[in-house]
Order: sequence, then C-alpha cells, then structure tokens
Amino acid sequence: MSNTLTKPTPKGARTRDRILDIAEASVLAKGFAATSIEEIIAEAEITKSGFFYHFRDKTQLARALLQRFLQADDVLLDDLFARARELTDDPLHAYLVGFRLFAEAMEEMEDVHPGCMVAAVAYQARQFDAEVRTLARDGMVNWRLRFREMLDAIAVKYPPHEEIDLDALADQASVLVEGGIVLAKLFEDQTLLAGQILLHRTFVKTLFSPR
Amino acid sequence: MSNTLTKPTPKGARTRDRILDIAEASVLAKGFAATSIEEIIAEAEITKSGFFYHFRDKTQLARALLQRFLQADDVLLDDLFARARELTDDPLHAYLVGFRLFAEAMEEMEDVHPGCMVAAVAYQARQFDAEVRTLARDGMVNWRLRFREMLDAIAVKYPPHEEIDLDALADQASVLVEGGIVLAKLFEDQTLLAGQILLHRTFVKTLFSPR
DNA sequence: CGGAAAACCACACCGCTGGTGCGGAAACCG
DNA sequence: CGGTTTCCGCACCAGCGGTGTGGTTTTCCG
Repeated sequence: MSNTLTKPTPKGARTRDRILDIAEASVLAKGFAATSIEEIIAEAEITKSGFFYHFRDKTQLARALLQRFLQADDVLLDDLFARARELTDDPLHAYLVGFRLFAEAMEEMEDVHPGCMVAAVAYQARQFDAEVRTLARDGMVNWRLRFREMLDAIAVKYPPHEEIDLDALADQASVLVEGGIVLAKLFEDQTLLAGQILLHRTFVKTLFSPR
Repeated sequence: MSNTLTKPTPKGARTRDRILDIAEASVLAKGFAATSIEEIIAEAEITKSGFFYHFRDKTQLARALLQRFLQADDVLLDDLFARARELTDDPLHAYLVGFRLFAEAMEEMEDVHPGCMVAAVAYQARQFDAEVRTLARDGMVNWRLRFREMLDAIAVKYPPHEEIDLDALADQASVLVEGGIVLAKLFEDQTLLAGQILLHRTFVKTLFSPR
C-alpha cells in the first residue's frame, strides 16, 4: 500500500497519513479516549512535537480521521456502483449487481473489518464537538440519499409487491453494514458482513422482481 | 423507575444499581475510557471509597455493566415472544407478532435508544479483558440461537420461496438492532429502529408466507 | 546553490485520573 | 445489643494526556 518507489506525495503528507492510519486502527479497536497520542507517536516513530505540528489538538485529529474515512467510503461506493451501471441499464439489475460487488469487496478484505468511523463517533458522541457529529450524520444522510435514488428509479419501473417505506429500505443498507460490522467484530467472522449484504440484496430482489 | 415507596432491595444493591445506571449512560454516550470514576461518584453523590466498596476496579464495573445489560435484554425478549406465543400456535405468526411487539416497545421508549452495551464493547474491544469480550460474544450468540430456532420451526412448516441462509437471517435481527441503534443515535430519530425491525418482519413474511 | 518554508525534535510543565490504604462511622439486621 | 454491611474522609502516588516554547534539520524551489 505504501509508495516506496514512487513518491509523488510531499513528505509531510506521508507522515500525516501514517499518523492517521495508526490512529484510525487504534480508535476502531479501543475507542477515541483510550487512543493515546503517546502510543500513536511511538508507533509512527515521531515525537510529540511532530504530531502537534500536523494536528493542533486531538479534536483536529478526530475531524481528519472522520473526513478521510467518509471520503474513502464514498470513493469505494462510487466505484462499485459505477461498475455496476456499466454492465446494465436496468436500475434493479444495477442495484443487485452493485450489492454483489459490495459483498465481494467486503469478503475479500485481508482481515475482518476493522470498524466504521461513523459508528465509533455515534457510540462516543459526547467526546466529539458538534462539527464532528455533524460530519458523521451527514455521511449517513449521503448513504441514505444514494440508495434512495436508486430505489426510486427501481420502484418506478417495478412496483413493489408489498407496501414499503423506501427511506427505511434505503437505510437498511446502512444499517446492515453498521450492524454487520459490529457482529463481524464480535464473532471475528470475515464472511458475516458479506452475508448480510447479500440478504439485503435478496430482499430487494424479491420485493421488486416481477414474478 | 426508582422505588421510593417500596424498598424490598437492600440498600447496598440500590446504590450499586445507581452506580451502574450512571455508568451505563455515560459509557453509551462517551465510551468506557472517557467515563471517569470521578464523574460517576459525583453524579451518584458518593465518595471514591464508596465506589470501590462495590467494585474492586474499573474492570469489574465493565463486567457488571455488561452482565446486567445482557440479562435485561434477555428478559425483555423472553417476555415479548412469550406474549406472542400466547396469541398463536403458528410459528410464523408468532414470529411476526413478536417482532411487531418488539418494534412497538422500541418506539415507545421515552428517549432515543441510548445504545447497546455489546456494540460499545465491540467498538472498544481492546479496552476490555477476555472475559468481558467473551460475555459480549456469547450474548450475541444467544440472540442468533433464539431467532434461529424460531426460523427453523417456521421453515419446516413453510418452505421459503428463495434459497436462504437461516443463520444469516437470524443474525439479521441482531444486525438490524445494532445498526438501527447506530443510525438512530446519529439522526436522533426515535422511529428509525422500529422501522428497521418492521422491515425485517416484512422480509420474513414475504419469504415464508404462502402466496 | 542558497534561502525560505516545511517538517520535525528536545524538553519542561501541569492537571487529572485510576488506584491504594487506613481509620473510622453510620445504618441495617438478626 | 452487637456484628455486619455500607459507606465516608483524607492522604497519597505514579502515569498519562495535553500544551507551550524554542531550536534544528530536512525539503523544496527558484
């Protein structure tokens, strides 16, 4: 993952990323408060002053962590569903393909999913300021809108067999991911998250697919 | 909630419960590490010595918190599904009624759901010892078994219309609750969790209900 | 190549927190 | 009434998170 040969990134950004990598892993494993700066700088092999050069205080670290996480997730989903739409023009089919790709991506991760930063914020909300909490909320709103748009397009073409709240259904995707990660972490089960995603896929399929 | 008139419980157990109440709320809002003993005793209006009389150290507090939480959840679910089974002998119908009761119970909570202790452990796992982590895992295993048994009984009577992994479907209940709580906390939306539970209910209904 | 800016180090400092220890003193209960 | 339970008061400590100041090296760019 590290670019040892090519180094187009300025040096500062690289150590900054290293700090964020280490901090992210620690926050998702122990929580934000238990993530000590002392520990981060030890692992990153820098000094405390070096850390505070990149982040004014721990609050700024949290903000950067969340922003980076949200952006990476957006890129991932954009990519997956763009690939799905290349394969088909049908909204339902694209949705199903997209979630299959999503499940595969989750299953092919090297380790069990380390966790979602947004959930970490949700469960330690009072440790963060309003801006971080807003960022987390907006991130989830984006997910809802993303899936809601797809479902709207589907519902127009294929009327659902059951009366259904499309907002709730759109949220189900987020919910499954968040909850799936929780259980995957508890069980240390790599495949659980993918299974849950495929279950949502099956649900949408049976709901909209003509009989 | 407090029993001011009737006090069948010995005094010690009452303050112990008060400590646990305060600690639980704090852990679910700020995380375990950020929950300081100093803060707990201030809110409980006791001294540090009083706290350490009830709990040898912070680890024991975590253990007690989790045990109490798991037990309360078990009692709740036992009650809901016992009531459901009183109403009908049909396994599918009982399942659907049980989840409707569950959704109603979640919607009728005074505040938005404060959070699940198990998820808090999952997202701060490295802060806890092996015993606490095992407790959390076993709690989720119980949920899986509980729902799996019901689904088995349903599948025998009503063959599902789609090929489905019953373990994954059983886990979907836990996943929806955990993920639903995360989103409910983020959105401060009281109804979201109930909506997700009803969605699972609809899914099971369409899967098994004869056409 | 030179100088400015970026990136980082050394060190000193403070307050808070988890935790220990001991000597009590109420409150409860048989 | 006497013993147990349930706390309080207080003193103390080691460790860590977090901040600030000032200096040094490294990198970058014209």
